[in-house]
This record gives sequence, C-alpha cells and structure tokens, in this order.
Amino acid sequence: MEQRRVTVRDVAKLAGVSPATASRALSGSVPVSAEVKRKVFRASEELGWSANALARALRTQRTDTVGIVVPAVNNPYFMAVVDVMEAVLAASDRSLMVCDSRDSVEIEAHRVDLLVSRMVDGLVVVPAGGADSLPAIQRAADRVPTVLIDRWVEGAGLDYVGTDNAEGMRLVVDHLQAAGVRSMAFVGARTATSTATGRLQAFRAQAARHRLRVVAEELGEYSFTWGETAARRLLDAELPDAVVCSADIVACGVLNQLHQANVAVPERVRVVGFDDLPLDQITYPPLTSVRQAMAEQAQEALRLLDARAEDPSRPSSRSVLAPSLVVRESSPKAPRHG
Amino acid sequence: MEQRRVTVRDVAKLAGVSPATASRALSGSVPVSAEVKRKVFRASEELGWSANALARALRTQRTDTVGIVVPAVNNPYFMAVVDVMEAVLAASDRSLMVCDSRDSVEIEAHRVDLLVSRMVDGLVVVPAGGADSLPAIQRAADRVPTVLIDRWVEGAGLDYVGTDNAEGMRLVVDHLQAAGVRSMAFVGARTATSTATGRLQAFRAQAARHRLRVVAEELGEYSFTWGETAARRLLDAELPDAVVCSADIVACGVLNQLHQANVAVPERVRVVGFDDLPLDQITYPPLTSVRQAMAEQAQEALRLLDARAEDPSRPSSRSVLAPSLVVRESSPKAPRHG
DNA sequence: GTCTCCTCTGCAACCGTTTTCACGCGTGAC
DNA sequence: GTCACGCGTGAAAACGGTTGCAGAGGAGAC
Repeated sequence: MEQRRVTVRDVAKLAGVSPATASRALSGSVPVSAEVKRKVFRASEELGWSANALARALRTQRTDTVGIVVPAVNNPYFMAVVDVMEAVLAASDRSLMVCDSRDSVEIEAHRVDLLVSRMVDGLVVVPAGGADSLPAIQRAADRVPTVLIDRWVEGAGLDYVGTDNAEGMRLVVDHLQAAGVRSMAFVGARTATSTATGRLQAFRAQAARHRLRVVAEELGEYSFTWGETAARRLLDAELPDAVVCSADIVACGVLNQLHQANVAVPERVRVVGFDDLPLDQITYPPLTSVRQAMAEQAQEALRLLDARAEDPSRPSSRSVLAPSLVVRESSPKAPRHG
Repeated sequence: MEQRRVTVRDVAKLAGVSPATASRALSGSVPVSAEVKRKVFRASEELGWSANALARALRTQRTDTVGIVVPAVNNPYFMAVVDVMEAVLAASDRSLMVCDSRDSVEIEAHRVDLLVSRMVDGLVVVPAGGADSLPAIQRAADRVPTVLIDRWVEGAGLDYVGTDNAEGMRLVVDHLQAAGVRSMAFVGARTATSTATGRLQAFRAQAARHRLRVVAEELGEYSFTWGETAARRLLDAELPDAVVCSADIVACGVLNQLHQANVAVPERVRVVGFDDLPLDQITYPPLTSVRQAMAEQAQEALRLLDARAEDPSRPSSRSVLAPSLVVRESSPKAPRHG
C-alpha cells in the first residue's frame, strides 16, 4: 500500500508526450493522433492510472454527483427514495452522496453545507423541519440547484416534487365508502411536515364530502409504537368501521394491536396505510396502501435539477404526482356486509 | 444563484492580509496575531465564505470521509450497517459516502474505483460476490485502508470484521434444544457468501452435537418469497418442531405461510431468524432472532481503518464479534410440552 | 512557390486550498 | 553591540487534473 499515486504526468512521461496531450487522449474530448492515443493508453494501462476525481472536479467545476439529505436513512420510506434516486442517477452516469439529518434541523444544515462544499452538481432535500429548515437550504440553493422532495416547505422559492396527498386520501376514502364503511378513525402524526398536515386535512375534507362519521383523530408520531397506542385508545373508546393511517409504519402498529385484541381485520375493522412500503406485503393481513410514484418522482427531481443548472433564473416549479391505491386484504373491495 | 464562489483570496483581500495568513487564521493550525484573526473572521463572515472541501482535500490528501459499498441499500440489514457506520463516523467528525453495488460484482468494482478516485480515507465493503469480488477490492486496498465487513472472502489479505455465525447458531440450537425441540428444518440461501455457508455449516454441527433430527435443508435466496415457498415445501413434506432461518426476511415469509396454513406458532412450530431487524418486533408473532453487535462492528471497522492508516504494513486482522439471542414469542423459552 | 487553413501538440495558467521556506522584526543573553 | 532566537507574515509551490492560446507542420488552392 501507499505507493505514490500515479498522475497524468507520469503517464505522459512514459508515453513521451505532454501532460496536456495525455489528458486529451484519455478523456477523448479533443482529437489526438491514433499513434499518440495508443501510446498514452498503453502507458496508462501499464501504470494503472486512474483520474483523481477531486482534481478533475476542481478544474471542471463539476462532480457528476448529486447530494441528498434525508431525515433518517433507516426509515424504509426514505430508504426507498434514496434507492430510486440512486438508480435514476446511475442511468446518466452520475452518483449520489447520501446524508442523514437524524431528524434534526441543525444536523441537516451541516449536511447541506457539507454537500455544497463538496461541490455537488445538485442537491435533493427531504427537509427535517418546517420553516426552520429553510435558511440553510435556501443558502445552499443559491450556490447549487436544489430541489425539495416529498415534504414541502412554505415560503421557499424552491423547486419541489412530491405526491398529491389530497388525491391519495381521496382514493382511500372513496374506496372505503364504496366498500360500505360508515365511520372512520384517523391515526397520524402531530409533526408539522407538509405531508402530515396535508393528509390530515385531506382526510377531513373527504370524510365531509362523503358524510362519513369520524370517531377519532389520533395524532402522535410516525412509529410502530404510536400505532399500537392509538389502536388501544380506539378499542377503549369506539371502534369505527375503518382506520385510516397516515403512514404504513403506524398502520402496522394498529394491525398488530387489533390482532392481539382479537379484532378481525378486515371483517370488523378495515385498515389502510400510506406509502406502500415493501413491508406491507408481509403484514398480516397484507395492508392496503397508497402507492407513490417513486421512480417518477426521482426522475422529475433530476429533471428539475438539470433544468435549473441550465437556466438558474427560471421560476421555481412545483411538481405534484398522482399516487395510486394498492388494495390488499386489510381493506378489500368487497362491501362490508356483502 | 450562481454568483462566483467566494474564495480564501477574497477573504484575504478584504481583511488586508495574504491568502496564506487568512488560511492560517481560519484553520487555526498556526498561531496568528489576535488582530489579524479578528479581521479575517470578520471578512469571512461578511462574505459568507466556506472552504471548498475538494480543494482542501486535494492539498491535504485527506477527505475525512470513508466510503462504504453494500450489495443493496434497500435491504434493511445493510441499511442498518450503513446507519450505524454513519453514526460512528459522525462521532469523530467524519462522514460516510454510500454506494450500492446492486449485488453485482461489476458494479461493485466501479463503485470501489469511484470511491478511491474520490480519495476516501478508508473503504468499507460488504462484498457482493465471493472470490470474484476480490480483484477490485484488493486493488483498492493497496491505495487506501480497506476493511471487509459482514462477509468474509477467502484468500484476501484484508482486514475483516464480522459476526461469529457459529456462535449465533449455537445460541439458536441450544435455545431450541432447551425448549424441548426434537426435529428441525433449515431455511437459508444458496449464495456463496461466507455468512450463508457459515450459518448452514454451524447449523449442521449444532444439530449433530445435540443429536437433533434435521428433516430438511431448504436453500434458495434471501427473500420473503423464498421463505413462503420453503414453508410450503415443509408443509407438504414433514413439519419439524422448529424452523431455523438463516435471515429474518426469510423467517418472515415462513411465518406468513404458516399463519395462512393455520399452523400455530410457536405451539406447533417454533421459528427463529437471524439478524434481529427492527422488522422482527412487528411480525406476528414477534420473531426470535440472533442479534449482531452492529455498533461494535462499526466501531471496530473504523478502528481497523485507522490502525492501517497509521501503519500500512501491519498484518491483516480478522475480528469476529459474538452475537446474542433475542427471544420473542415465535420461539419462547418455555419447554414445548410445558 | 506562396499563402491559407486545418490538425495536432506543448506551454502555462487555472481550479481553491494548504504548507514550505524565507524574511523582517523585536527580544533577551552575552 | 552582536548574536541567536522566536514569532508572525508573505511569496510561491504544491495537490492533479483540464484548457486557452499559440505555434509547428502538412495539405491543398491558387
């Protein structure tokens, strides 16, 4: 280990040309004679040269890398976001630098700064907080193309791509209503994220539209445990025909608690989640959920980054993609008393 | 957006000193007069300067970053590895660059090269393949400190840190035997990874030691679906007292299939997994599993990287950490016919 | 034969830091 | 008064690539 790195100068010397020519031959950006190209490649091969990405980036001012900051990589949902983003970038030979803000606005700010100082070509952020996430992100945004994903933050003139939560909730409630549900409970999170509030409000609107009774709105946090707790509360008070959850992880807790209380799902209560995690297929019973168009979101995020790189002064845009409902056994199509 | 980046020269000019002095004041590496330090900081503040990490790294030859390559970030187990590695690095103010090899040796090689060209200070790899993963990794290893984690590869003179699979399997079988189990089946993966083969062999050894009957060894892949398939096969043939799974995700499939076939777990069959994913607490019933010392592994991996950076010629070392058994309802302590 | 044009090559500067080296200056020892 | 020393500072080189510019040389037009 620890031999001196071999540089383009070494290659050039061995090939008997100038570093400039060697560089041109290797990158292929500018035509060089066949003879020279052959010699340079041979030399490069022989020495085992490979370009130093940092030096190159410093000179060219591009890293072919975008950065992403998510509140928690170990959250299956954000993990999916990262995964699909990576796949989309790989298609255009770019790579992804992943950072975790651990749900803290301060750490988030550090991570954003870090990525900017690393000269990423673009930045994708799922903001950990609401307005308090903004300063750091906006500061980054006037150095590098930046797009918010999943969570919207009020007042930012930032590009955004996310899911139409209202439409998702409409699909859920339409589905439940068609299945003969008369009363519902909502189990969600108290957090101030746009997704949490958006889903709650859409739920209320749809319940009202269909004149369905809402027996409870349980607001806590996005966790399995909270789902369990909320389910216990519902059991103690009044059990509705259906429980609508604002996230799958919460729905899992609800399912589990109902199961333990010997409440039949879906016969007695229907349960619906949101996000359509891989997890949903392995719950018992498998969970009906709202699927977001993940790949399309990633694609769109990248498109927005590239568009802004092209024209930094273009107006900010907000892309909202339609989700779809994935019906599984926890809330089948068939009417309740059918 | 897109103002010219502010450099240390700009700061220096504004503060009325040379770039060298500005750099020294800002980094604090070398004493400067209080007066100068004040002026430089004021100037830096005013201009909103922040160091370009690439330029710095190019000069100092350190990035304060380690790279990690895993076969699939969307696999909860590897995700946990990444997560804990990030946490450990953060403690010493370093960061992690994550790459996904998508279970392909070719992509893995690319990712490894990429990280090396980015001048990471260290490299952590969960090899996607067996011996065929080796060339790229070994090439990397003589440029930068490298450690394999989780999966061992024969013949590499590489540092390694992982879990004692034999000990884990001993815990499992001892536990089952103590609970009165007489016959077992093994559901695992056919892959040539050290973890897969290690667990299978340990299973056989432990079964022999306790003179327990092995009704079947079902080898497929690490997936939920495979767990379901294997369980169906067991149901069609002979159902043992316990099913030992080589990974939790497989155990989930088994549980699900047994549930659907109305086989009582743990009363009729006990099920045990391996890895102790967060997932295990939300299965029904919650899954008994072998917990690996993740945090300690990450810590140890980092220690090995640092040690090798210190002394590149030190002999390679192999750290194997003891796992522990987490007993849950899918396989309780109480004897079977108690 | 001269002029123009075109292709390929080399020199040197550049990206933004850090660091080596040398120097100026003040202090204290002798 | 000289010398050694320590401290803070600046000029310039370095990290490892790419690229603007200019020049060399050959081909083709007249």
